Amino acid sequence: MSTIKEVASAAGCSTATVSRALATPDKVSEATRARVARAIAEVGYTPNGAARSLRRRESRTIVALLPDISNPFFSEIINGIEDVAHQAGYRVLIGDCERDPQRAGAYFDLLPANQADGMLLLTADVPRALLDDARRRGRFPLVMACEFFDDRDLPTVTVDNYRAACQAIDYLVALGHRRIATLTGPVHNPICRERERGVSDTLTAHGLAGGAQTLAGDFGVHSGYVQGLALLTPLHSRPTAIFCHSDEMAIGVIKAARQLGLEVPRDVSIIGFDNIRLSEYCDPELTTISQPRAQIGQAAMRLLLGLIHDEPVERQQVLETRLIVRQSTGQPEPR
Amino acid sequence: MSTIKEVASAAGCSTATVSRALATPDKVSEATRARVARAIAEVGYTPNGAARSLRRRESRTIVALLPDISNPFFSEIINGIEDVAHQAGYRVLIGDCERDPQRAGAYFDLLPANQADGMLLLTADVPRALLDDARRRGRFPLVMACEFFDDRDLPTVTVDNYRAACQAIDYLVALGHRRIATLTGPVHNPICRERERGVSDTLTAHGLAGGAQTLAGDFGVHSGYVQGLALLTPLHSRPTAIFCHSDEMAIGVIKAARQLGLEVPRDVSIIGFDNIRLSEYCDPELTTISQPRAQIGQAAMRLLLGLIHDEPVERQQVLETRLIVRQSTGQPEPR
DNA sequence: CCCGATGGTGTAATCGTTTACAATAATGAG
DNA sequence: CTCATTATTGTAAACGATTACACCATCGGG
Repeated sequence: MSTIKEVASAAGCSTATVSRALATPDKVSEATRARVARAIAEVGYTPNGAARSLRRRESRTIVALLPDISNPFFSEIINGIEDVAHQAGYRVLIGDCERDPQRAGAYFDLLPANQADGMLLLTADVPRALLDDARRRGRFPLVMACEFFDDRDLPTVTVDNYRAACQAIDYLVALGHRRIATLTGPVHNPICRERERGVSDTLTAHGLAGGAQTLAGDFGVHSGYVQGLALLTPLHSRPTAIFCHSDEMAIGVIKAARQLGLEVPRDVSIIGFDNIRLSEYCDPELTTISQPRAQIGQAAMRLLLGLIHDEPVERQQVLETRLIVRQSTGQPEPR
Repeated sequence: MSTIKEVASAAGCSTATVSRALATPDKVSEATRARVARAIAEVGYTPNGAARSLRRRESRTIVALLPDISNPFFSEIINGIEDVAHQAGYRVLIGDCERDPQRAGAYFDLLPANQADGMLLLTADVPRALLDDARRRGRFPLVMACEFFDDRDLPTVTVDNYRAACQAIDYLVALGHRRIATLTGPVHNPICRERERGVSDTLTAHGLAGGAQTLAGDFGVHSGYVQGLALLTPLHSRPTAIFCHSDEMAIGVIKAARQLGLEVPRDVSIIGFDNIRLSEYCDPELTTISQPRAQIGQAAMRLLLGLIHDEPVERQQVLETRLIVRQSTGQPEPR
C-alpha cells in the first residue's frame, strides 16, 4: 500500500523520476535507476492500477464474454487468447454471462467505464440492443469469435461451418448412409443455421433431400441424450447416422443409443463437432470435426489488439476445420 | 466517454449532486434526481471505473486463481463464486495460471495494485514465496478453496478428502475387492496425500495393507490412460479395483482397460472423484465421489467477503462429499 | 419573531499516477 | 570561450470520481 511518493523520498528523487525509472528506464541515469530499484524493494511498492489507468486512459485489460464457462469447447480458445494477450501485456477478464442479459450488461459496461480496452465476444446469444447501447457510449473495440450476428458487420473470426457440415455429410454418404439426421445447437444460433445449410445443400446434391430429420439441443450432453432418444425411436424408422453440432451432444446420443440396445457404429453412426479432449476417450472414440481452437483464440486476440491500436486489420477471418475419423462412424448395415 | 462534469452541466447542477444521485439517491430531491437521470441518458454516461476505484480505494473485483481452466471440475465452482459475488456487487476475474509462476505472479500483483479486493486461490500449486511476498505488500484477503497448503494457516474451504477416500475404499472392500490400486493426482498435492492417508488407513484397518499399488497422474484424462495401462499390466497380477483421484483420469483408465480387453466392472472396478457432468454419460457410467462444487464456490466467496469487510468468519470450512454408485464398480470375479 | 433542525446543494480537496514543460548541468563543436 | 545540444531531473497539471465541509433555504416550535 505504499505510494510512489514514498518511493521517491526513499530514493531521494521526485515521483516523476520514479515513474520514468519504471516506464522508460533509458531516460534515467544508471545510478538513479539503481537507487529507485532499491527503494522500491525496500518499501514494497506496487503501482496503483486505478491511478495508472485513470491517467493513461487505458486498462490493459480485455474482456472475453462466454455463453457458458463449463463448456469445455471454450477452454482452449481461452488459452489461445491469453497467450497472445499476455505477450502483449494485456490481462484477460473472463466473463460468463450464463445467458443472463443482466450479467452480460455488466460486462458491456466495462468498456465505457474504462475498465477494459476491448471485448472478445464468443457468443451471439446476447441482446443486440445491449451491445449497441454500450457501443454508443464510447470507443468499443470488439471482435466476435466462433459465433456471429446475422448481419456480419462486426470483425469476426470463425471456422467455415458450412463447409465443415458439407464435409461431414459427404463422408457419411460415401460410407453408404441414406437416412442422416442432424442434432443442432440452439435453433436461433447462426452457426447452427450455417451448418444446417451445409447439410441440406449436400443432401440435396446427393438426391437425399427428403425426410432428413433435424432436432435441436443446446450443445450440452444432456440435451444430446434426450434428443438422441427422440431421434432413434421408433427403432424401425431410425436414421443410420446422426450428425451432432457438438461432441458433448454426440456423447449424449451415444448413451441414448446404448440404452436403446443399439451399437455404435454398427447400428448407428455418430459424428460430433469440436474435437474436445474427451472425444478421444469415450467409447467408441468419436469421429468429429476439429476446430483449431487455440488458433481461433490467438487470431481473435490479435485482431482485437489491432483494433485497439487503430491498426489496419483483416476484419473477417475464416479458419479451416478438419474431419477426424475415429470409431463412431462406419458403413450402415444393409437392411 | 462522457464525464460526470458533462452530466452535471446538462442537468444544471454540480458534479457532487450527480455523484450523490447515483450513490445515495435519497439525499437528492426527487426533481433533481429526475433531471440527473435524464441528463445521464442524454449524454450516455458511464462512471469511470478507474477514477472511482482510485477514490474509493476499492475495486469491487476479486480474483479467482485456477490451476487449469480446462478442467471441468472448476466450472461449477466458478458458478457458485459468481453467484455470491454478483449478488454482493463484486466482479470476478478468473485467472488461469497454467502452473506458470510468472502468470501467477501477475495475478498476485493485482491486490497490492488495488485492482482487486481479494483472492480466491483454487490451487496450492503456486510458489509460496510469491504469495507471501504479495501479502507483505499490503492487505491481502485470501481464501483457499479445494486445495490448501500444508500448514493450513490460511482460511480454507475444502471437502473432507480423508473421509471420502475411506468411504471409497470401504465400499470397494465391502464388494469383495482385495487388490485395490490408487491413481492419485500430482505427488506433491496435499489433497491427494490426504486421500492417500485415507486409503492406507482404511486398507490397514481391513488387513490389506501390503501391496497396494499407487501411481500418480495429473488429474487429466490422458494421464489416466497412460497410468491405467501401467497399473493394469501385467494382467495376471492386476488390481481388481482402481480408485482414481479424478473422473477424467477414471475415464482414461476405462479406456486403458478396454484396450487391454478388460471389461469394466466385470474385470476391474473403477471409481472416480468429482462427479463431473460427463461421468454420467460415459460407458459404463462412473461410480464416483461427488463434491458439492457450487457450495464450495459459494462458501469460499462468502468467506472472502467476510474477510474483505473485516467481519468475524469461520476460517476453516469442511463440506461433505457423497459416494455415488453407478455402473463402473461391482464385485470382483472369483479367481 | 427567533432559533435550531433539516434537507438540498455547491466548493474544493483528495485518491496516486503520468507527462508536458521547464530547468539545470554536462558535453562537444566551432 | 561560446553556444547549441543532449541528458537528467523536477514542478505541477491533469485524469474523473467521491465526499468532508460549508452554505442557504425552509420549516416548526417556543
